[in-house]
Amino acid sequence: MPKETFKKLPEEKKSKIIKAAKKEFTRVPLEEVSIKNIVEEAGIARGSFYQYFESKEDLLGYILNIHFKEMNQKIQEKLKKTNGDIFEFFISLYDFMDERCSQKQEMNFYKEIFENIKTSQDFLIPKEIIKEFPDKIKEFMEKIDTTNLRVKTKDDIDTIQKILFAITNKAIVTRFKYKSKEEARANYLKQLEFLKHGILK
Amino acid sequence: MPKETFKKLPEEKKSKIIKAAKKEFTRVPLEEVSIKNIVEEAGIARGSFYQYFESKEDLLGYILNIHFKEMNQKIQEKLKKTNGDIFEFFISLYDFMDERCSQKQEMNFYKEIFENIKTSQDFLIPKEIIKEFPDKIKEFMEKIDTTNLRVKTKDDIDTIQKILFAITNKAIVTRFKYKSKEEARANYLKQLEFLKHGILK
DNA sequence: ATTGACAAATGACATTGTGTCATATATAAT
DNA sequence: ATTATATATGACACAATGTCATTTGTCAAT
Repeated sequence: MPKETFKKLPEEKKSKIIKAAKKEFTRVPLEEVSIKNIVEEAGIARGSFYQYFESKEDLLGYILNIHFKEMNQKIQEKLKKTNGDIFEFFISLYDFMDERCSQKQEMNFYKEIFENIKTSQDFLIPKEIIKEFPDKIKEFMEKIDTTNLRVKTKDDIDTIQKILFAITNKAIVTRFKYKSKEEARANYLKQLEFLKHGILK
Repeated sequence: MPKETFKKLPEEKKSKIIKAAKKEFTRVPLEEVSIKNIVEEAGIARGSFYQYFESKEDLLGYILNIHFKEMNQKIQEKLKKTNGDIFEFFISLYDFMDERCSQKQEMNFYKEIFENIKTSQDFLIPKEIIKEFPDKIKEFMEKIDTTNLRVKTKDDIDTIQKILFAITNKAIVTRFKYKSKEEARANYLKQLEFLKHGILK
């Protein structure tokens, strides 16, 4: 979480810093990100950075939050519309991320972020960065309609959820390796078809 | 690849370095690994490290290679025994990794390595580190028996392969988050059952 | 308008780790 | 014994980090 000092800053200065930061986050993975580069690009003093943020992770968390805070709401809407269809839910997750991340100016930023997502994370955005998300997911899952799913126990839903997250995360992360948005999406949907009806004859 | 100088070293010295390196790789993720710590722990001069290895990635690659060079062979054997059953293939991949990585002394080392595997990687071990692996996988895939799979085109097999890698990778990476080896494996197998027969009724 | 108290900005500083390289030492070859 | 070659070493220059004492700015109270 950025410090109070940063929040109080005039918009212009804030966006100058964010812009510089995005440039640097786009350049290299998080661990190689240089605070020196950011402050130089933004034209602020080294010490100022530490008045505003705890660390570069803190700064990244702030930037990602700006982009994703409305996701919860949009997805919840979608879930209502689709009467708890778990596949539609994941597709809207995919579509939301795709739309967000493939805007011209943001693309390379997210490409770099996604390139470095870890398999051990439950969802794309690290827990430490977006804290509310895991709870929201739990909520969503409780609203899932199980009537046409092959589930017997609560544990089955859990297993299905894991599968769908693994596949969806991977699909989003590899989104930019495809030639086109359409090709990537088609590939994701094809995978979902196999999940729906099984790989075996 | 380690340099010739390292290969010529007496076994004792080599293993002292490897031991020190493992300790450091166990402590923190790759990007935070300090060569300084390794050379101090191993009791060699800073300059010597660079006589032996290009970089810390080079060193890590060497260590992982020691552990995985026999994987190809074992899995190929298994594939023959199971007449190209794709599920058995992935299960043996899982079992091999599990067996390798849950040996008492190695566990924490792999726990740290797995924690930092990236979703964008095709398989657990980065291409840059184990170069031969992707080709081997391709070979294996060509031997897969498709008679009882719901595939029409070559592209279908590709999709199935992607799904199984995504699920298997995730299962291996999260292996250590489970209470027991058995629980983790049961969970993986349960996921595979859903993949076989589909999530929908 | 002046003061004073608090907030924000600054860049020099100590610290830490990096990779290199000239020199020293060991080993082998003649 | 001498020369050539390979290996080991740690001092060094460099780069980036996070801190902190000091300066500068802001604004409410008088």
